[in-house]
This record gives sequence, structure tokens and C-alpha cells, in this order.
Amino acid sequence: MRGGNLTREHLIRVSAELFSEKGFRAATMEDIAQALGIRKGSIYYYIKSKEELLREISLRTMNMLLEAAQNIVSSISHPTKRIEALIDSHVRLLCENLDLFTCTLRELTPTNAGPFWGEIVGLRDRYESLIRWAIRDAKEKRVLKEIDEKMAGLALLGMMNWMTRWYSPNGEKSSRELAQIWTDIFFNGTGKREVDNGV
Amino acid sequence: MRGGNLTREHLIRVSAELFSEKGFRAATMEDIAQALGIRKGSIYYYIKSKEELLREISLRTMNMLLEAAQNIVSSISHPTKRIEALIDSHVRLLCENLDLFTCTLRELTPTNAGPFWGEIVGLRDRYESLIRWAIRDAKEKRVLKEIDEKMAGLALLGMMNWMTRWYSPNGEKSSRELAQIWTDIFFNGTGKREVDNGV
DNA sequence: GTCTATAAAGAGATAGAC
DNA sequence: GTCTATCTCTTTATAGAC
Repeated sequence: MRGGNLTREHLIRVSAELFSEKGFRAATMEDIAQALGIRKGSIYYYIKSKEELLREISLRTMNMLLEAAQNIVSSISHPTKRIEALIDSHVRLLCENLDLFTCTLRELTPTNAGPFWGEIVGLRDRYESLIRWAIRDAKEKRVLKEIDEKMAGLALLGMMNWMTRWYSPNGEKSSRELAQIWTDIFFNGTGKREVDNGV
Repeated sequence: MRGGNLTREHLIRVSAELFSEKGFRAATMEDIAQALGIRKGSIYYYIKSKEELLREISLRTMNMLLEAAQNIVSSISHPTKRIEALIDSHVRLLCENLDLFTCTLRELTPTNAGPFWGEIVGLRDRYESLIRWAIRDAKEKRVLKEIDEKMAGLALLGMMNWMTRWYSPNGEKSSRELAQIWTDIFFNGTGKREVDNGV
């Protein structure tokens, strides 16, 4: 892969690695070139600008999430099992593509994204709508209590996406185990039974 | 405040605003100077480097969290009410200092922090230890079920800190209401009762 | 497909006047 | 305490050779 047969895909993966390690602005084309073992001028044979790298990274991330979620939604009708599958899918994809997710969830900002911001936000919104729809459906079928599905969705996305801050593939827990923990907390909470928290 | 009587405190607030809007690297000293109505050279009368601005922002954020948490831990002995107070404190501080929190939670990275990274991480670790201790204590007093307190803490911090991604002071929900929602989900989950999610 | 060389612009930071 | 002027370094991106 190095030097001789550089592919666009490899370039994008290496960029994601550096963007997630140093940040999009702090990581330079020079850094990327060095990691690839080529000169920075050569990168522009594959892409037009640094922004385009971030765009490709974000597109891959969002499309992965969306495709998986669409499959789940169209194949699982049991409302609880569907949400469980959505959590498992999100967590597994995040763990297996940590750099892509870290870039997309941390480095993708209106400033860094420039003109393609709207494109990615559109995909994100479609994904979040699917999550919210699954929660609303479970609520209507009386397996979830009366709770604002937007808030429940944000709580769930928060738990999962915050993983980009601390998850390490070398950790003791597998992505499956982590998904199970989030699932349990999301459905049942951490309290022994119904805890009266004074609300 | 503009032009005549610029204070260091004002400089730090305005910097936090711009760093959280554009990102630490993308926001320039020129941007900050313009927002303050002065020339960029003048900023260096107050601080030695751009990094120092991020350090001040992060110190303020972490110290706010730590002081509030220490007060709560030393004054509330009821394990459930203590956790509830910790959530309320964290959420309220975040909502009332959104720019400071966004900077600290998004822009504070080893690359951006440089030599003072360790200093801030030390404060963060002390804060997270307090949260974890409160969860462990509640577990030992049998108000929380047997759950890894590290995981429960990360779930809680994830829900709360992810707010920097979507919270707006113009939204419909107050910080108190948001804290109540997170508290309910954390203790009781979203399920109607004990949901068998197959785990 | 990768190289060298370089253009062109922008960044953080400093010095000294006022 | 703020200004002007400037230094120095870095960065993205391009042009044209091989």
C-alpha cells in the first residue's frame, strides 16, 4: 500500500486517523503525506482539497449508520428488539470505525465542513429521525413510558457518541458488552427498582 | 467594556465564544480582537499565548464543576438525592456557561492544550472520581443495582456532556427540567417497567 | 502516480511608539 | 492599555518535470 499502490480509500483512512488524533486543523497535509510515505503534493492527485477528505470521512460514517439502521427498521418489528438492535449496530460500528466516528462526531463542524455541511447534516437528521421513530413506536406500543422521544433519543445518542471520548479497542469490554450495558440503562435505568428521585 | 476598559475576564469569555463557534484552531487572534473591538497585538498585554486562553477557559470550567460537586458530596448524605444534586449541578453549570463547556469538552485536546494538558486532566479525573464515588456509594446502600460504576458514570456523563452538541438557551426546556429528565432516565430508564431486552 | 519547487496567503507573536 | 508595523513560520494548493 505504501509508496507504490496508494489508493484513495487508504488515504481517507489514514486522514481519519490523523484528524481524530490531532484534530482536523492541527493535522497537516504534510502529516498525512508522511504517514503515507509520500510527498504532500502527491495527495492532490486523489483529492481536490483538505475539506474533501473530511467530507469523505463523514459520508462514510453517516452512510454506515443509515444503511444499518434502515435494515434494522425494515426487518425487526418487535419494538424493544428493534431498539436493542439499533443500539448494538451503532455501538459496534463506532467501535470498529473509531477514527471515522471520532472525526465525524468531533471534527465535523460548520467551519471545518464549509460548503458540504448541509449534505452531512441531512444524513445525520435522517438517522436521528429513525432512532426517534423507533422510540415513538415503542412508546405507542406501551413498552416505553410516556417520555419525550426527542429527549430519550438525545440521551441515548449521548451515551453512545460520548464513547468516542474514552473507548479503546484494547479495553476489557467488547462492543457487544458495551451495547448491552447501554441497552439495560436505557430501558431499565440503574436504580434497584423504581427509585423515587423526587421528580 | 469595549475599547476602553477591557478586562482579562471579558477577553476569556469572548475567546470561549469564538473557540466554541469556530473551533480553537480556526478562530484566530484577529477574530478575537475584532470581537473585542481592539487590534490583535493588544491581546498580548493580557496573555502570553493563544494556548493560555484555552487553559483559562478549561480551568474555569473544571473548577466550577469540582467546587459544586465537592459541596454537594460534603453536604448531602442521602445517596439518591446526592446523585440527583450532582446531575442538576452539572446540567445547570453547562447550560449557564455553554461556551466554556463547549470549549472544554470539544476543543480541549492534547494537541490544543500542549503543556497544560496534564493539569486539566487532573481536575477532570478528580471530578469524575467524585461522580463514580457517589454511584458506588448508592450501589453499596442498595439503591442502585449491581452495575459497573465506571460504566454508569460514563453513561451519565455522556448524556449530560452531549448537550454541548444541541442545547440552546432559547430552547423550550429549562436546565432544571433537563436535569430531571436525565435523572429519571438514569435511575429508572425509559421502559414501562422492567423491560426484558434479552440481555 | 509521484516528485520537486514554489506560489500565495494567513497565522501567532514581538517591539516600540503613544 | 492600545496602536502600528513587522518578523517569522506554517499552511494549503498548484505547476510542471519525470
